[in-house]
Amino acid sequence: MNDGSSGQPGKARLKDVAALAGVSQGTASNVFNKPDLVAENLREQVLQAAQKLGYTGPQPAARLLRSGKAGCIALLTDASAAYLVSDAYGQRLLAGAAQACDAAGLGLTIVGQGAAKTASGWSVDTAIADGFVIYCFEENDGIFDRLRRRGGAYVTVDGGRRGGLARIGIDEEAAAASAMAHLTDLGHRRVGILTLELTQTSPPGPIDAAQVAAARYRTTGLRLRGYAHAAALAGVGAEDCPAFQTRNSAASARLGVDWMLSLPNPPTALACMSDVIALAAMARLKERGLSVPRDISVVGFDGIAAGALSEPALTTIIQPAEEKGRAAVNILVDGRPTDDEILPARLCVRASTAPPPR
Amino acid sequence: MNDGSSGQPGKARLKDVAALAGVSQGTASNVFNKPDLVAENLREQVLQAAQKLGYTGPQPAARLLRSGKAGCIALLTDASAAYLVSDAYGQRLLAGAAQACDAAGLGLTIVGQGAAKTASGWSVDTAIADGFVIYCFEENDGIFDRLRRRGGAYVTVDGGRRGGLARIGIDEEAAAASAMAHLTDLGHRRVGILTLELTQTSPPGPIDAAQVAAARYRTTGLRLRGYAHAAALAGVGAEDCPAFQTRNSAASARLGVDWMLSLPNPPTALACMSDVIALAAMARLKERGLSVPRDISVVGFDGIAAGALSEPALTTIIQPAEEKGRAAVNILVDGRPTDDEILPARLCVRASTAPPPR
DNA sequence: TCGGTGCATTGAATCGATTCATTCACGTTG
DNA sequence: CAACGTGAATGAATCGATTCAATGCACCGA
Repeated sequence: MNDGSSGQPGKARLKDVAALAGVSQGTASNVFNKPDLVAENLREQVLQAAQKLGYTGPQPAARLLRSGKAGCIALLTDASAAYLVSDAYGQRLLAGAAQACDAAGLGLTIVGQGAAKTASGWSVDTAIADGFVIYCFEENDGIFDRLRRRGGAYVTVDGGRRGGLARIGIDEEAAAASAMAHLTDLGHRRVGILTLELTQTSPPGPIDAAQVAAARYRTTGLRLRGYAHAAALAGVGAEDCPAFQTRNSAASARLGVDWMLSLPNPPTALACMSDVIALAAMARLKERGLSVPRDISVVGFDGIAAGALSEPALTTIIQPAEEKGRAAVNILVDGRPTDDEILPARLCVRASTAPPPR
Repeated sequence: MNDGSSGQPGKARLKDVAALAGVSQGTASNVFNKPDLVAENLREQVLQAAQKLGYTGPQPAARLLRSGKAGCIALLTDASAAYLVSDAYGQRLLAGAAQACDAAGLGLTIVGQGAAKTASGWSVDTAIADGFVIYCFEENDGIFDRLRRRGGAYVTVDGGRRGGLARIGIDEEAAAASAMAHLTDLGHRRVGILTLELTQTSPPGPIDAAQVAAARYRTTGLRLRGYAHAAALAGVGAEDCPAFQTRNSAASARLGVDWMLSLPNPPTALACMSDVIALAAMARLKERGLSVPRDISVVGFDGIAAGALSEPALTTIIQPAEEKGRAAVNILVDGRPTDDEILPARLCVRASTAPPPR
């Protein structure tokens, strides 16, 4: 029905273009994909035919089926996409990934795990992408098997290595240890720990050693070990490091602060597993009439921009979040498996830490 | 080669599953897509066969070709993806869109226009998505035609309506006018304007009336008109509203402030077209030894979170950025064209504005 | 008992391009 | 002059599912 110049737009197929140009479909395809394989005059002819028919180029879906190139990288998280976009650390990660995608001419698809729950849900199995960046999945999440079976290339950020092209991260344990060591060096002997989630579903609240041992989020477990190790080295026992699990939200951080302060012998310092937690904790501390760092010290983790601007400025572990995103995408673009990339993180001492009150 | 339980993973196709289960391919397809159309026992049989073969579900690419459902929404911007992710307003927009996508079980693909420049670049023509959210394109960008030809559903955010399902925005002109009116109500007679880009490529610097008239970014032009209109209403002429074009970056905002202060008769207030600009301007003003709002008032635009936390807290126009993102995605998901959605924006008076020094 | 009704299942056509083994034409070289 | 090599163009097979008209079957009421 669409032969010749029937004029209805949006309906022309490569076949029609080829016919109008008087060449084979294969040649027409080459014009759009490998132009240098086609003689100039023919190429021109095909392009003109395309123009006349209003053909804008190969349809992505069909091209994808045959060639397998989707033209985008997917970032999978077990949180929701909205969380990733709203969280300061997630934003940095995303910014780095976006930058690398821009450079490579690729799109960046964000997929929240929450999506998978919908009936027609989008997930690892249905996502269309040339490669996957997996961010923050529980250690033994089935996603890795599914990804492998599906045949997708993937890279893990801040997670364990389970197959895949590479694992990008920092030395979590050492980084956490340096935060704790900074505190004990200042003389603190009781350090409250405001930790991130141990598993995907655990609720906010105080946690004990058994729960710590059963942590399923890799980074959380490692950092906890780092804290404990450095504390022990300074002669500070686990009983002097009460821990409270937050959800990386201001609300749960406030809960944590209140709990710490309600202890018979409250800590003189707080080690927080994210800057978001640390900032919220400082705000709560101020509300409760405490002065940071005079009455109580606070150290964060991540190095988000807001931490440098807060009052007092936050002492924290600065980690190269943008670089992680960039590295992950670049490895995927390259396609070759590499060694794990352990990026540098460092303690940045600002104004929120000081010796304990005597 | 893959008949029976040959065991090699990742290679099973629906056809194989159907064969092993002893049903037609059509039925097997239904098991995965419309399970209630298939009798329980058959369904079970197919599922088991799939399991045995390590079949994880229909391959997205093939499904897409036939059904046309990609399972994701694309957010197109003429800036880079990295910019969108890093900009405070962009983040809010993204957060809203992500939330709606989460709820609908869809992925969210961010596509920066920069990508199109690469040879194998991803762009409107090659993007795979069920719908497109177009954010911030110059008025007569060719993208709309291409999108229409390609047959994609799209919605415009903060842009003009050029086809598409809907246009989401605020009354830019009225919003800007209310910011300016607030300033003139306080008694300001000279108001510097720190504007966003007028076109995609224009450099930072002072601008004149001719350039303003030639603005190609719709929101910029409209807001400029709003400012001018409100100023005129208060008897403040264009000659008393020097304008400087920034790039929505701290660096260019500082340039703008310096230029304003170098004027023979510097303004007593600054109307900034984004909170990012306003915050950077306030910082620069402080560096130059000026006190806000005592020496000079500053009003922003957008209502990002940092504006409420700054010192002094920023007077600004709060616009429902998250809501815009959500609405855009929801309309796309719905698929029905609707009227334009003009969302409410309102002036929020905080501490950065005061009467001019006498 | 028989025609009719409704629902589950089948099977082939189809989506729109890419790919690759072949064919073809046209100099070049021995 | 024939054989050969080279590079461009062809055309059919293929990617892997979805869709839908046609079919078969069982059950119901008359």
